[in-house]
Amino acid sequence: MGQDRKSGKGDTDGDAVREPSQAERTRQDILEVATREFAEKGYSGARIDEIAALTSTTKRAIYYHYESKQGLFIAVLENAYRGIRALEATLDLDHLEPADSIRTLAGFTFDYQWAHADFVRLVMVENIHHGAHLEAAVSLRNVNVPILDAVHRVYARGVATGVFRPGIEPIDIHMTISALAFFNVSNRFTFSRIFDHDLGDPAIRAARRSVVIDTVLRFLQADAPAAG
Amino acid sequence: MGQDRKSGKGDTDGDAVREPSQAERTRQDILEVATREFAEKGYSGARIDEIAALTSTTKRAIYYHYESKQGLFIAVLENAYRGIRALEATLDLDHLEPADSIRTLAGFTFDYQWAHADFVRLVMVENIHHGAHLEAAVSLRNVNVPILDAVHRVYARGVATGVFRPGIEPIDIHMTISALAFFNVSNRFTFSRIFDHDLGDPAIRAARRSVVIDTVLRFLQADAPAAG
DNA sequence: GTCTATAGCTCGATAGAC
DNA sequence: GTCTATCGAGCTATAGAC
Repeated sequence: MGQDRKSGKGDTDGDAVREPSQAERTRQDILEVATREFAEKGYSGARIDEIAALTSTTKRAIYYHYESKQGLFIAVLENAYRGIRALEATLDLDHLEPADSIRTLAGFTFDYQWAHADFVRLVMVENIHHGAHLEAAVSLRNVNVPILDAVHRVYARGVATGVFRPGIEPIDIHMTISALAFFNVSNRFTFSRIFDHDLGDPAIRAARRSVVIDTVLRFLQADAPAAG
Repeated sequence: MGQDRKSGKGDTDGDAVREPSQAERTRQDILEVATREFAEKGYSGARIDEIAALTSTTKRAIYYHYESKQGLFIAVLENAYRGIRALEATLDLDHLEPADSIRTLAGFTFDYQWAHADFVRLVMVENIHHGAHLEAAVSLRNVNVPILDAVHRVYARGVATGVFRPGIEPIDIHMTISALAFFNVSNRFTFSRIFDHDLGDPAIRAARRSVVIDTVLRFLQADAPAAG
């Protein structure tokens, strides 16, 4: 039952974007289900059996394709990082007014992380485990560095035109944006419950979004010359 | 072996600060070990056997005193929140210049969260589990609300004297401080590894500390009147 | 100390494409 | 016949519970 493959070939086709092979579709299916499972339950709480049950394949296939629970988690993590960095790369921050670029980047980061809570939660899970799995994902440095370059270019333009104050490290800009966007998702449940302030509420989130953008801009803005 | 209790009584003594009973010491011992275990391995990764082995008691005693793994985790969480709020309460923010109060609070939060990574990690673990355990810890609202009041008073003083701009919600001030302090601990491993920028390095941490304080202050500061 | 359930993982075998 | 992708069943260790 269920022999829905198209052609038996399609293995080492070096040219155009071909239809994914059955194996590729299986791997993708596993990856998506595993992303949800790990993000929901954490690394130790995630169950390979549960992942298998929600897939169109079996547990045996998961071990065949990803070797181990660790191997699967690493693949999930890599995939998640690639997701945000790929979208960031489409932002075209170089052709906007510097302050608008920062507004765009901070707003995008805030929205993306909210919409992709799985990404945020996977990063939390990985940090709980001291970043041990990321060690095996060497390629990720190249995936993540471009965002620093982009921030650097925007910041340099802003300093040149006098709208940004000098002396700030690009990594501090990126970290501030990330921290403010991350917290809304990472601490959503504890914060909402403790302060009776639902971070999931659209109105509250919209207000927070402007505060975050505002905070980042004020951090960068050149001080107005004193009157008098 | 090991019958080091002082007296067989000491159970319901309602007056002064007495020496803790043997039972209290056992509970405290378990709590400390469990805090480390849950913070290190996450909720599902934590092993009651492991906690028992590092305690001076047995697994049986843990279930006697805390009923279940969940019960133990809730006790650990409550204890951790109480820790930071109790220290915050000693800051005496009402008698400093408003900007200095904010500097003190932001600096304290940054330092405390770094020094008590266990607290940060427990909060992460609880959020991974959608804040489910916090529901059982009703008393925590009263523990956490005072910090909002304190921020409100400082902010109001600052607006009155003209150093802070009006229109900001105290919860946004607290959230911004928390987010910026939290991130350094919560994302320490992924961030350090991905950007080759060790957040554990004392020099890097000190620099980040000033950036965080600076960011919070600039968020609050009244705009300088334009020259001209 | 002992029970029961279940975790991660492995083995043997299979069906179809070359 | 070999290589790839897959499956059902079962192994060993250890979890939480009492």
